[in-house]
Amino acid sequence: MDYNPQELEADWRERWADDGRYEADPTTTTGPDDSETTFITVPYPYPSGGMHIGHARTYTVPDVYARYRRQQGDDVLFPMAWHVTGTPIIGAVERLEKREPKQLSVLQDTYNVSDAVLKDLETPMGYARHFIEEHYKSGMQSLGLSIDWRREFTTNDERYSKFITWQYETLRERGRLEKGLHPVKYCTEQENPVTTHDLLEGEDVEYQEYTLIKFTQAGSDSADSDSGDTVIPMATLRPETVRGVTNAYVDPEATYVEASVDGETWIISVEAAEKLELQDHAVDRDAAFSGENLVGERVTNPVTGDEILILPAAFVDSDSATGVVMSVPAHSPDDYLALQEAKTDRERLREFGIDPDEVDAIEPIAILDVEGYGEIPAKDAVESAGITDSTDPDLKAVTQSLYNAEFHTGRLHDEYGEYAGEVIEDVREELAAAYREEGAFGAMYDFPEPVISRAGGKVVVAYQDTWFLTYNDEDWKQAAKRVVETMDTTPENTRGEYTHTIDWLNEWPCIRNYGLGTRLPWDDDFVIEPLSDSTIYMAYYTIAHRLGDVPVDDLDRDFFDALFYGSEAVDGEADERALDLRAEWQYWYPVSQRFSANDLISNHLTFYLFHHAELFDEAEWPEGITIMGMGLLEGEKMSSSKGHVVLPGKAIADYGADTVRFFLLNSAEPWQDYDWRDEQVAGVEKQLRRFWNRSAELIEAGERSEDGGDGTAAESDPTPEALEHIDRWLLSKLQTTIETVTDALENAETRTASQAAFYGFEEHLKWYRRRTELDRPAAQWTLRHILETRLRLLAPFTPFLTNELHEQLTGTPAEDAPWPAVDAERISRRTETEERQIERLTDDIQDILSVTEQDPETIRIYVAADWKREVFETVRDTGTDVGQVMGEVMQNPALRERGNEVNQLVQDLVELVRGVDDDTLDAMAKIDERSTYETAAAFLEREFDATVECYAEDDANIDDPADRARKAVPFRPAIHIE
RNA sequence: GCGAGGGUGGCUGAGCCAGGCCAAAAGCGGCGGGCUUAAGACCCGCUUCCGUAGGGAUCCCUGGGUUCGAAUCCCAGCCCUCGCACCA
Repeated sequence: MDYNPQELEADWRERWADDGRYEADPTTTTGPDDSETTFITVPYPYPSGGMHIGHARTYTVPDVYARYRRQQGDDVLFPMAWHVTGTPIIGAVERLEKREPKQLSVLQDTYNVSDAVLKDLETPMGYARHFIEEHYKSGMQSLGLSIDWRREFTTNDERYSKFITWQYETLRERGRLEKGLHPVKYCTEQENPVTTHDLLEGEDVEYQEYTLIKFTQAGSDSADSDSGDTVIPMATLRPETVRGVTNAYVDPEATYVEASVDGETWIISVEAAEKLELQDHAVDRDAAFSGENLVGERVTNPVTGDEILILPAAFVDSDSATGVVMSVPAHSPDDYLALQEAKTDRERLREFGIDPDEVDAIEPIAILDVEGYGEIPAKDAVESAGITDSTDPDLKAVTQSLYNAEFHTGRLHDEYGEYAGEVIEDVREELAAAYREEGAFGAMYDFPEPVISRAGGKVVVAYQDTWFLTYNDEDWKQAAKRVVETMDTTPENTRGEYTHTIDWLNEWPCIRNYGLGTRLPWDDDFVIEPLSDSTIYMAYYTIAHRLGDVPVDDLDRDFFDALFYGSEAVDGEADERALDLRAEWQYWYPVSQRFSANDLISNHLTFYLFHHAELFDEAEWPEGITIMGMGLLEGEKMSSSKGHVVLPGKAIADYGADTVRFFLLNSAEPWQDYDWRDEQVAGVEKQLRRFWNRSAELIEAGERSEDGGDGTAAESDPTPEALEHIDRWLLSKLQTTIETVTDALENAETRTASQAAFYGFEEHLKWYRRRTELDRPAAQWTLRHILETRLRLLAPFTPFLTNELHEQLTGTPAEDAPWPAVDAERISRRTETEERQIERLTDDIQDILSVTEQDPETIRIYVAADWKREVFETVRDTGTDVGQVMGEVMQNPALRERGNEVNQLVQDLVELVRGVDDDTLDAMAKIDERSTYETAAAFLEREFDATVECYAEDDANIDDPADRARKAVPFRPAIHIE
């Protein structure tokens, strides 16, 4: 019976499919009773590419839990579906249609898509379908995941859309949706919003909200405007530096325009005018002119009232924010250097008609104090870094550390009034908002770096009408927090992350201009985005397999209201079909455990809590979330674009699904990161093969003895007398193993559980094999009993081989056998403690032999005398205070005579007792050391190939040639070897 | 910066929450031995240093502290990893 995982696993997969083994239906009609049902979910995969081994664990961990709960007797529902909402799949298809080399390489090299099927991938759903069928679903089935496949769906299905439609109509009605303007990335070429995938350049660049400081040009001479002074807005990310502005810069070569912006007259770059227009400002462009015209002009600081000069500078980018830059030389190393450079180039200033002496007189104005820098921080920073000109490559880092220091520790000077002495970090926003309020400041969005779309157009920030989920509603936040309070979070320390996210979450734009998915019910120009159409779909699983019977058009508001809220929630007669499905929903809901990834806490998982809090009663709220860590491959991040992935199909072909599963579950706890290393996986395969071989041998031996009719009733319990000490020891260990594994699985600790059931117990067996004759009928019975139990304990992890072996051993697959229960009768602390003594004795003898390098003939063991045992009892009663014990012991005249000897013994015993727990101490008190060692004598003789003699220290006929016996201490026998 | 996690023997990685059976699990690697015609598989032992008697010394990022006792608790420091959004 050789171990052939591929063959064996194929058989079981077929059997499961034929039997519909994991199709879960309500087994009672008594309504919801959560103690009997376990509903397990995991985020549905996004099939924009194939599945790799990193994904495999995400789905295997919940499978283990599902299998475990099933053996515990629960009705377990573990469903799966496919998330296709949004643009990633569409983007992937577009890149394929363009035959982009990178995309082709991912498809053909990483995911082995043949040329013949490549054309099937040219529609979004064709593309998705390929990866669903050929990768995800087949991968999950190969792994042996116990999924109810009848419930499968995609988020682009029309019935699913009806469900999402119901969800969003309900949310809108409940006031959780609001319409508003929101900045988006916008391609000026296509005149359309774009997503990250549409970008050619600047994919990682985030837009910034700049503060515009509205400097004014007094007595404007170009003024045919009647709206007061002309505004020259200067953009900054550090609005608090407004009091440190000494001058401004424009690019003399660039084109600027005078324009009416929301009724005011502004001078800005021509690019800025376009951007402001897209950001919902009423912009009416007037005269365009060269930047040169602005040079030498004076503008007034709206906060201080000071007049400053506009200087020419080539470094000004007219396509960045307003195209006019304010200079804060005291706090910006760039500005500081630029000012120095401007001062030296007197000739150039004259060319622009500026008096060089006036520029020379400009001095930095410090507006804050920051630790670690001098009075003029920027000056200090560049000088101590030895930077003298603006092209120095170190400048960036110097600037960054100064900005950081100022932001987190800089305190504003007295001129700032109510903000004086405050740290920038705490007041920046408040200060900017206050000035904005009084009209001194404005705002605009822009990118700090160029962003280009794949269409080749410049990407800017535009305002767009959008719908938000109002996660900032205080009452909604409170409700979400109540969900967190009532739910189990695994590991427990993630609980704070949910509440933190809830606090921090703002309104969330939940629609996009295009993509797969559900249209916004009241405006089909928009589609509901992926993170927003995946918040309560777990409820959909409970009915998905039966919804096909209901015509799509019948799935209206009332239908789902009746389904989720009951017949009283609808006017008139509730739909019978909906009420029927309602029973199914109530049977399974709520979700018992959702397994998910760490990084989804900050969006998906918290949304999941918000939506459940809003839409469902407390009884239907999530009961638990378990967070999972990341997978590495040979120490590095997996990446399908680099081909640095292992596909489950390949791994299973190489090692078998049981090995793949066992590795994934055993190498780390679910929430920890794990590392797929080929060498390690091969090691697991070896271990499983060994386990199989040993088990098969044991099973075959059992069959032989039954056939042979030698009188051994292999399956009935042996009489208590037939079991030897060592058998009872192993059976006792089995009980603690059952306990450990069960406790661990309750907390989804797959590593602890599998470690204990497999490797941990192998260690005990190793000792057992060494200690005893395995041919004894009692030993055979013990081994078979233990095998049966271990197969059940391991069934969630390696279902294929355990089912097979368990069926051969007992006639039933392991998964159909109940989860092992601890047999309290078989737990013996005393037996374990006795065996521990034998192990120690063996180790001690071994130690002596390795130091003395002798070949032993006789080993003599001397157990401590009765009076020493008395002292031990005294320590046990009195406690571990040496003085107190001595006081007690010295009451006894016989012991008092022994003086120093007793003193030393007490010290030793106090040490010994301190090192053990109370249970062990109680067990020790019951042990008869001498008989314990005597039962092990035969073993020790075999082990060391020597005669073993056992004496008590105070035996009358003791043989003690080397005068060792007196060294004996309770639980530490003296030894003599010769 | 904010939030989270972590630094353990050649490597991977337990232990730390509930201090003492911890020179510190297990796997991998290495060394020696057994079995074998041989290789593989399997089995046993060793794998910080010293030691011809079960012992001793040093050790869990660094430095302090609490304690009879610290890998484990407390304080300070150094270093590393991950997430920080409108993207799935």
